[in-house]
Parts: sequence; C-alpha cells; structure tokens
Amino acid sequence: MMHNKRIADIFDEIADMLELEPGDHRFEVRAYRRAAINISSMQEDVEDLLNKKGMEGLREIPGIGEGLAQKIADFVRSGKIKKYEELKKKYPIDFTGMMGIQGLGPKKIFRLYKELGIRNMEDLKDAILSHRISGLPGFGRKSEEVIGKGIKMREASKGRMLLGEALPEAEQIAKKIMESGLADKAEVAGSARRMKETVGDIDILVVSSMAGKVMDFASKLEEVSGTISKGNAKSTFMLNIGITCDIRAVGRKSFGSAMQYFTGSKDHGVICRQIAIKKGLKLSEYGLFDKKGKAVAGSEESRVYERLGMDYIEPEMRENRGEIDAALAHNLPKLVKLGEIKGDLHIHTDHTDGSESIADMAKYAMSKGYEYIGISDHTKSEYVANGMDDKRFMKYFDEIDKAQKDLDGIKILKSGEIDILKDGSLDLGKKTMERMDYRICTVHMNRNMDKMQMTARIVRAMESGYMDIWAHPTGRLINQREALQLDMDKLFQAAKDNGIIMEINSYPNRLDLNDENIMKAREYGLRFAVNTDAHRAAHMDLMRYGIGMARRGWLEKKSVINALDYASLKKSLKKA
DNA sequence: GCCGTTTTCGGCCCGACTGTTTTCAGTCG
Repeated sequence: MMHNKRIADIFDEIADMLELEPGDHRFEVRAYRRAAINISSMQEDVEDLLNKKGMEGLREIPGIGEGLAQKIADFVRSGKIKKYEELKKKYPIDFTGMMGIQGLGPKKIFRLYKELGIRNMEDLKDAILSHRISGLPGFGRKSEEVIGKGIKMREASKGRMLLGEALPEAEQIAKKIMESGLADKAEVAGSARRMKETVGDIDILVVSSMAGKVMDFASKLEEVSGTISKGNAKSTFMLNIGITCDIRAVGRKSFGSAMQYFTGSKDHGVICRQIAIKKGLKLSEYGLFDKKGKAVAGSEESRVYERLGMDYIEPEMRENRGEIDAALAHNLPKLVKLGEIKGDLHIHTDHTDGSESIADMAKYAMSKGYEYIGISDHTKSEYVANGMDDKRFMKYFDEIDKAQKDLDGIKILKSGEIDILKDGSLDLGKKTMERMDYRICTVHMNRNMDKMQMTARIVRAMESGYMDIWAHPTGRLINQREALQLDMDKLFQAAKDNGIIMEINSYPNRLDLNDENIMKAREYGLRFAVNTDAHRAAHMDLMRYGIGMARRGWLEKKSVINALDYASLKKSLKKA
C-alpha cells in the first residue's frame, strides 16, 4: 500500500496542472484522474504487482496503458516521475492539499498563486484572515467567504462520516420532507444507499411539483445549519452533524433514472452510460432516450437496467467490481436480505461489559422475530470488560439455562468471546469451552505483533479444534485504529481447512470483515455470521449495517449461518 | 493518455449552480 496513495496523488496533481497548460488537455486530464481513482482503490501495492507480473501486470489495471505504466514503474524504481517534476517546477503549488476546498479548482488555485503567491493551506488561511482575496479578478467578497468556510469545514470534518451516523440522519430528512406534504417521493440515494461504510455527503432525491417549496422547507429543517447553494432542481445544505446534504428534484418520469444516476457509484454510472451509447441510447438523470430523444425508460430504476440488457443491480453492488458483466450475463448473486436473518450470535450481557441481562437481551431478540440468540460474554483476559474465568462461566451457563426455562419463544445458545492469547492459545479451559454451543474467538490484546507472528497466532487458534467463529477479524476501528497486521490469504485458507466461520461485525465503527475482505473470503468458500456484538438490546438493530456489508461483499443467504433456521444452524455448528 | 462486439484512429458522460459576469467560466457531483 505504500506507493498507491502517493502515485494516485501525483496523477491527480498532474491532472490539475495539465488543466492549466495551454491547449486542450481535457481527455488527458480525464485519463490521469481515472487512473488515480483506480490506483487508490486497489488492494495490492503496485510495487508488488510490478515485481510479480511486470509491466503487463500494471497494464491490467483499468485506465493504465503504456504511458502510465511506465510512469508508475519509474516512480517505484526512482521515486520520481519526469513529467510531474517538470510540471511542478512551473507550478510549485500544493494542489493535493487545497483541492476539494469548497469553490477551489485548479484554475482558481493557480490564480491565487499568481496574484498572491499562495502555495498551500497555510498561505491560504493567512490570505483569508487578512482579507486579501476579495477584489482579485474573478474573486469577490462571496468567494472569500466560501473559501473561508470551506477551510473550516475541512478542519472540522476530517475524513468521512460513519454510515451508522449518516444514514439515520438522511432517512430522517427524507421522512420530514415526505411529512411536509410537498413531495410525492423523497428517497436516500448516494453512497448511503449503497451502504458504504463511510459517507462523504448525503444525497436525497425528491419528486415534487413544488420543488422550490421543498428546498425552502429543507433549508429551515433543524438538521440544517446553512445553505451552500439553493435552486429549484438542486440545493446543497450544510448539516449540523458536519457533512453536506444534496437535495435534487426531478420529474416523476425521471425518478428511476435519477435514482440510478445519484446512487452511483460514479464508475458504475459511467459504464452504464457507455453501454447506453453502444446501444444507440443516451442515459442521463432524466431518463434513457433513443436517437430521436424519445424516452424508453426513466420512471423505474429496474426498467433502466432492463433496457440496457442487464438484470437489476442492487445498490450495494454498484461499485464497478464486476457487477455489470454479471448483470449482462444474468449471473448476479441473489443477495442475502435483512429479513432473512434468524438470530444474532454475538451478544454481551451484564455478566461482563453489557448493560442488560441475558433474559432482557433474549426478549428483545424475540421482539425482533428471531428464532435464536447466542450469548457470548468476555473471558478473563479482558479484565477491563469484567471478563470471566472458568468458574464464573459455569455459573453463567446456569443463568442461561434459567433464562431459557422462562422463555419459550426463542432458543438461547451458550457461547463466549474468547481471547486468542499472545501464543495463540485460548483464554478458557477446554471443559468450559465444551459446554458451549459454539465458540467465538478473537484477538484483543498484544495487538502490535508483526504480520507473520500475528498470522501464526491466529492460525494456531484456528487449529485448536475449539474455534468456531472468528470475531471482528481485522480489529480495525474506522477512523480510529488500524487493522492488525494479517496475511489474509493464509488465514482464509486456514479458516477453510478448519471450518472457521467469518464474522461480519455490524458495529458501525467496526464493519469487520469489510466488503473487500468478504469478497475475498467468499472466493475461499467460507461461511459467515453477521453479528451485532450488542452490548445493549437496542444494539441488535445495528444488524442492517452488517447486512449492508455482507451485500456489498456479494453474499447470498446460503453462506450466512444466522440466516439458517435453528435446526440447520445447530447442525452447521457441529465440527466435522 | 486510454481503448476497441462497427474502430489501432478518433472518440472519450452530462447537466446545474454560483459569482462576477454583460454572455460565461469554473466548479461540482
């Protein structure tokens, strides 16, 4: 991963600078930007790829041809790209740092450099504070204000917001618009609809004959802290939670194509529009049109895909990861649904760091219509979480039996979240573990081991014969903590060999495994458990985020064990 | 600078909003 981000930034900067060069570089710019996106989203370090497969390997990256492959190779070998160095001499400006500030693109950034000598964020901040920007040709008082706000925003909302915070907010706003009676439809689109783990902004699509009034209404919502732009077709508002919200209004006949357009991802949309062109059609947010400009689809999203010769693609899959080819070949997986989940297998109670009793957790699971629930409190190494030793575990099993006796409507399974210790042994006696219906194992402590040691540690646990589910495998916390150093290929293979089930932890700041790892694990033929890791009853409602991740990883019902009924689950948990 | 189920040349997605403009460039998604 070392080189990819830097190369992507360099390609983006080359694109910025090409926009300033005399002559028409539009398509070259586009090529650099596309390459930058593709490289930054790659799993593998380009250096590894180059070592393994040579230049041919680099050229397999979409958007990388002869020229860019050479530039990547040059960078890996010498740390330099000639074209970049040359352009940089002419434009000694930190584009990467300033691009993306509201209202600043390459041309304005360059003008600020030429007129005021601004090269980076620090210079820009100074210029704003001393009011040197308004009055420049092309800049007015308003621009100065917008840029100033943009800087503050960037500093306030570093990084993207968790889906678990953004999606409820988006749904709330859409709901209020509907309740206003001003709109026929108001639905969440964008990356929130795709259930991406973090969201950069909120997109809401509205159908209304009074779009202007909808925008007025939205601008006055308590969630809104300011208006960035406001028109009848499109408005952008700043929200109190620190991200922006785009509201787009379209006609009823365009709703489906607009949902398709504004749900993205960008790459997915670009390819759909290219397919439309090949078929002699034109796809935009307003509809799918033939050569004469007659609409052949538009009001329904599914019809748009159908007319393009594809099966309907679920929003979670729209990431240009092969879904378009699969849809054209009528070969898409039938994704697991939230409603198919029959139980939650990772639950904490007041025996350790949860806040409610076994019975209360089980009752809440019942109210959700679950068939079963697995209680899985911590082991003694987790002393901060009040983890239990073997003796306390035995008492806890009795408590589970007691709770079961009082509750007919749900099966309560015995489990534990068992620490994988530094040497790969498990933090509980064998007799204790044998009383469990299944065992969840994971690493909590001694996290700073190198890749080889950490991988060996977990493989040893997998081979113990006692591990059933690998909980929050990578241990990452989004925007807070890096993943453990792990050789995922080796671990997935060991998991396959030992019948280990992968957890998809639904906690919004975990979402672990994530979509990319799920796709990889899926290729190994592994099974999954989508769990919430609930510490309070209401946490069980977080299941939707884990399911979102499962769907982004293309999982079907058959590979998710907690979509099984109780009898099948019990059978599935038996060791071979 | 990339890319190919009409092409190794000639295309490459498209429309809206804002500000400072007098008819549109720059930015954004």
